Amino acid sequence: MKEKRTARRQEYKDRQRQEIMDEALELFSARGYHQVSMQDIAQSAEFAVGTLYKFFKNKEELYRAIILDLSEKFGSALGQALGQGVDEYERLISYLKIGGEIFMANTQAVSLYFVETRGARFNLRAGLDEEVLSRYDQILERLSKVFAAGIKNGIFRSLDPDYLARSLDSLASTFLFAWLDDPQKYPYEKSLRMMDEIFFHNILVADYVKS
Amino acid sequence: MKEKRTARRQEYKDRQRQEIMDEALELFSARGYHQVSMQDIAQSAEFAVGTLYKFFKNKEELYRAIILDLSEKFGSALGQALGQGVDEYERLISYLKIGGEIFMANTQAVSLYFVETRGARFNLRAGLDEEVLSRYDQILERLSKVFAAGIKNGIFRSLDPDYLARSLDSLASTFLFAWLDDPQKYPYEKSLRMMDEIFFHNILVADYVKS
Amino acid sequence: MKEKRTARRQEYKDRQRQEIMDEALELFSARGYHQVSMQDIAQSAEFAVGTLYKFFKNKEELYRAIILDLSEKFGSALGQALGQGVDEYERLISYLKIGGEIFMANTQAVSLYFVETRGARFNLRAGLDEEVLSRYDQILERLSKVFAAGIKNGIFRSLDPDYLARSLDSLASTFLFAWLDDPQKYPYEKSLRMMDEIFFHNILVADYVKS
Amino acid sequence: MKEKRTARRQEYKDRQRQEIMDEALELFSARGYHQVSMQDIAQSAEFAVGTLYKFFKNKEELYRAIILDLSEKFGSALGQALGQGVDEYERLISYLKIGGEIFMANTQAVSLYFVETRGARFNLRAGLDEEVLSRYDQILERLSKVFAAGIKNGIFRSLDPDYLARSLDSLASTFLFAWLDDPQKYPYEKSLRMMDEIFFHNILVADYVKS
DNA sequence: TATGAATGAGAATTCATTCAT
DNA sequence: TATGAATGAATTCTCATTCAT
Repeated sequence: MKEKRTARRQEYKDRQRQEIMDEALELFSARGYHQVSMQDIAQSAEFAVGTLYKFFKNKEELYRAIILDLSEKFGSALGQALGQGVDEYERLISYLKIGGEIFMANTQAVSLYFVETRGARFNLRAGLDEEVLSRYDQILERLSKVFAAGIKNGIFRSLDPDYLARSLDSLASTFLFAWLDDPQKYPYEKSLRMMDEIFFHNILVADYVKS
Repeated sequence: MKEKRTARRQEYKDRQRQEIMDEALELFSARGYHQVSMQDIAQSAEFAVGTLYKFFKNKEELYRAIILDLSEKFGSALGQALGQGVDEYERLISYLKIGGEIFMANTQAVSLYFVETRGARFNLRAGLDEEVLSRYDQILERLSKVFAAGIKNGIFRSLDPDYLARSLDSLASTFLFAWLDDPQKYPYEKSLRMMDEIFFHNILVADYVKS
Repeated sequence: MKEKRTARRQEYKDRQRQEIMDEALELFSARGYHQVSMQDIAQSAEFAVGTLYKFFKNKEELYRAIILDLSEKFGSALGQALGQGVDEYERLISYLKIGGEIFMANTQAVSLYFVETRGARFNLRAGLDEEVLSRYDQILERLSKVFAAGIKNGIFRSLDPDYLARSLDSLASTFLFAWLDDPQKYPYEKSLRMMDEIFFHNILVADYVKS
Repeated sequence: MKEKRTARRQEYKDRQRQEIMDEALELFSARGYHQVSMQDIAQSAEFAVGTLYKFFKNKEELYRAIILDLSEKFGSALGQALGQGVDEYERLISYLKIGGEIFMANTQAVSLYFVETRGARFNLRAGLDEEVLSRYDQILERLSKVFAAGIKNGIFRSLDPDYLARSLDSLASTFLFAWLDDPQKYPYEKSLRMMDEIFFHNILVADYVKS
């Protein structure tokens, strides 16, 4: 019984923690890390500043938690996506589709995430992102393995899988940002078709038959 | 004679201005805009703080000047690169080669610049970068035109040139950042070869003969 | 009960606000606006600098609040004074007496206030004082009306009431400043007598009988 | 001959000094002491900043020099005015007329001067003005003596001459500032007439015959 | 002698963090 | 346990003053 109460309390705390992170994410992605004060976050989340510090050691930690959370969510979703499909090509297509959906459904979160995974690699708050970066590298790793498998299974041309992984990911995010800039001009369905033409058309072996 | 003196003084001032910008660039790209104080810059550049304000109205202006300077340098170098070569394929190769050289010779500068052209598009200091972004868009525009010309001249397959431009640029910078992370593993010559395999192999018409 | 707490807290805040203003008034009137830093005020009031900014948006606002406060206090006291007495002469005497008392009890405050109402009219921080000046003009207006009434009632000679108002006010403050300079030499009782001789002796109609 | 050259040089320097002071006066009275930088003055006067420091030890000194200069000019003009007229009444009228003329011809200068002689007595840059104040006191002293003489000569009622002096001066400046505020409403000729009515009508003995 | 570039102390203001209630 | 008032270090920017040319 005591346990149950503790569990309920824990759950309650988790919800509070999440609320803070959600509110902070909104503010950070709208205005940037330095343009958002702890007061701002406290106000938005309807907590006292002091309470924020009960959940997060400091501002940096809160930021890190958000980014980590995002990278986990995105990472696992993309990981799962890579498991779906009868062959490697379909898995990659699933990756592109689900990745696109996540991206387009979480544009604000995603912008923060991308600032960290791309830009941050060499700039802002270096060190904060070790973990985030490694998670991103894991995704690339998994992508890479799919390409390797595809090559082994004879449906992809024999090219360095790591390069293939980076290429595909790079194209996808480029087109998604283009969509972010101008959704009319760069609808993601078209981007998917273009990736087929530009990338897969060349990577798939000649006699591959799309299902 | 008076003129000569004024000219010499101007030159001296320009050199000072450049020194400040160089030092600031180093600091900004190492630690990020907000983590660098004007005191820091002054100290590094061996000037008094007040002197910085003789050259730049405020910190933002100094930052902007640096970014603008970079975008001009890179923009014009890449623009020129695109003019070199007997056909469109060669022009793009020239673009990739010269772009790579600039990137690798100015890694710190390039990181700042890329944070602006990529990351900044959806977040930090929006407005500051209008000019930088438009310059980046110009480059894409020019790339795009080269593809269009190549298609017209029958050496490229008929695909949307805008997508082709974004794809190529995306691949190039992805591989360059990979090089930045691990130069041993991702030497740029290999990246160039990979782009040939992954991208051009598919884009060039079958009977194109490389010179 | 919640209300009571809020009320008490509000009261506490008001007291703090007043403390800051009192301390700042002391410093401003002793050394002048620009010679007093926010640090100085914080130190004197035994608060942290940040706390000052909880109560006043910035230094200017703090200054303005002080001046406005003074002008309200003085204005209403003088206004009330003008309501006391059976006829217009007595009202003016009440004005002079109460005005003198306020002045002598708040010399430091008064000096700041006068710098604003006199000096400020043509120079410093124009615009800040709109409100203060209009309040001063209101007092002159009311004085003027008392003179007009006295003329109508036949106890004052028929002279321009506006000039009379300005004259009386001018004499009173001149003598009060003389007192400030040398209280021994210019006791205010003597000044009151002198104003009777120099001013009222001439303004009152011949057959007026002082009560 | 050497002397002549020295004299000429001295004259030249004096002229430069005066130019600086003129320009500074303009700026100070337009914007106030703290809102004018030495750079501003140097630019307006078309000298280098360093040159200003050849003539004045520091900013404060320059300001002091200007005020002193004004107080000398005004003081001597008023002093002279007090010497003109066949009797004491006429001398005072001359004082009022010439004082008014100076005031109205030098409004910008006069505002600075008045801030110093009136307000400054208890506020801004106390200590700076010792000399200015003593000069102002001298004028009051001389005015006072004129009243004393008038009393002795039987043309003024026997009242404390010091109070009379302060009263007259107070009325005059009050009306002049009223004119500054609204020249249409408070033309100085009317003010002179009012001073006759309000002040002299009462001070002059009954059988005094105006010439 | 005049210049004006360079200096750096000093001021206003912000905001992450603490801690008494 | 949650609060939010209070703190004060840190930051940006200005401007009086100096001094090498």
